[in-house]
Amino acid sequence: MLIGELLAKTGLSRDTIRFYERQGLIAVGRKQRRDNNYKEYSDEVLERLQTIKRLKNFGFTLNESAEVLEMIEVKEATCNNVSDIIDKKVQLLDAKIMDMLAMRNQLINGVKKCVDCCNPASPEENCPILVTDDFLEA
Amino acid sequence: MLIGELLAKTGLSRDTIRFYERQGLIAVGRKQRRDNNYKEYSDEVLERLQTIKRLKNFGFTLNESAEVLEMIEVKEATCNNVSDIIDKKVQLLDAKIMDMLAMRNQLINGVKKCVDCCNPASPEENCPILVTDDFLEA
DNA sequence: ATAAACAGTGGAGTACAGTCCACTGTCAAG
DNA sequence: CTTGACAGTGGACTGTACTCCACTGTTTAT
Repeated sequence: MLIGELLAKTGLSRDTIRFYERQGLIAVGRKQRRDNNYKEYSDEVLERLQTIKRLKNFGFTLNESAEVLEMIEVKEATCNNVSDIIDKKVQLLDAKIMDMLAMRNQLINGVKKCVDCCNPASPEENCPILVTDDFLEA
Repeated sequence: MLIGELLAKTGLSRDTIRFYERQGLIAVGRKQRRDNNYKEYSDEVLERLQTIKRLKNFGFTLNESAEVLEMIEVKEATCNNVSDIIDKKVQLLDAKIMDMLAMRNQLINGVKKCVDCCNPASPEENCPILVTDDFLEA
């Protein structure tokens, strides 16, 4: 199929597909060109793109997706291997979520401190949150 | 103070400070140069850098930090204003956290599906998670 | 015959926050 | 008097994932 069909089937943009091509995520050999130099994309390419989309949904980067595609190619994308990868991904995600929750707490603490000390005090001064690190330990 | 002292006091790198300078987050006027062209950093600059560090801890981008610094300069960094900004930040953060939790669920679902269907089946095949979107709705 | 729609290419730009490099100039100590 | 630490500058590069631009070539429809 030509790139237009690929766009329709994947929902990706022309530029995105071209970008993936430059990145080596998909490839069209010189022989797969039509006479007019148009690229003939195989079903395999379509599948690769759909796999990339799935992995993106999972939060995989393109580099990570490339690794999985490689695994598929060498028939190593077994359930065990894929599960392992996903488990690691979940752990990373958990760490990030923890980070964000911690940040959230800091913000909430900061706001509390800010309001506590300011409500009765002079409202024309800079908020104390900007000039102290106190709340970081609290 | 010279840049070396600033590094020591802020814990930032020379390049980072220079970067902030280029970004306009801090500035040294031509008059604040010493005779040998060395820059004389004021206490105000030091405070600005420390504020940036605090805001970074809160997850603010440099652009957002620039806005807060601007507020400080025009004496608008009151507790009310700062609280508002932080509240918005918390909401954004919450949205991101939700996204990540949703992603996490997808991953967990995927793995479950993967293991469910594979454990007894042929382990040499590509994991079904890579070829179906079923788990996205499940 | 000509215009629109499609295909190809190379290259630059975006956001974010630095980091690194290469080179020059200044100052203090041995 | 030279070496090392420190200061200044401009500019390129990193990673992530595109997106946009400009230009050319081909196919299809009117």
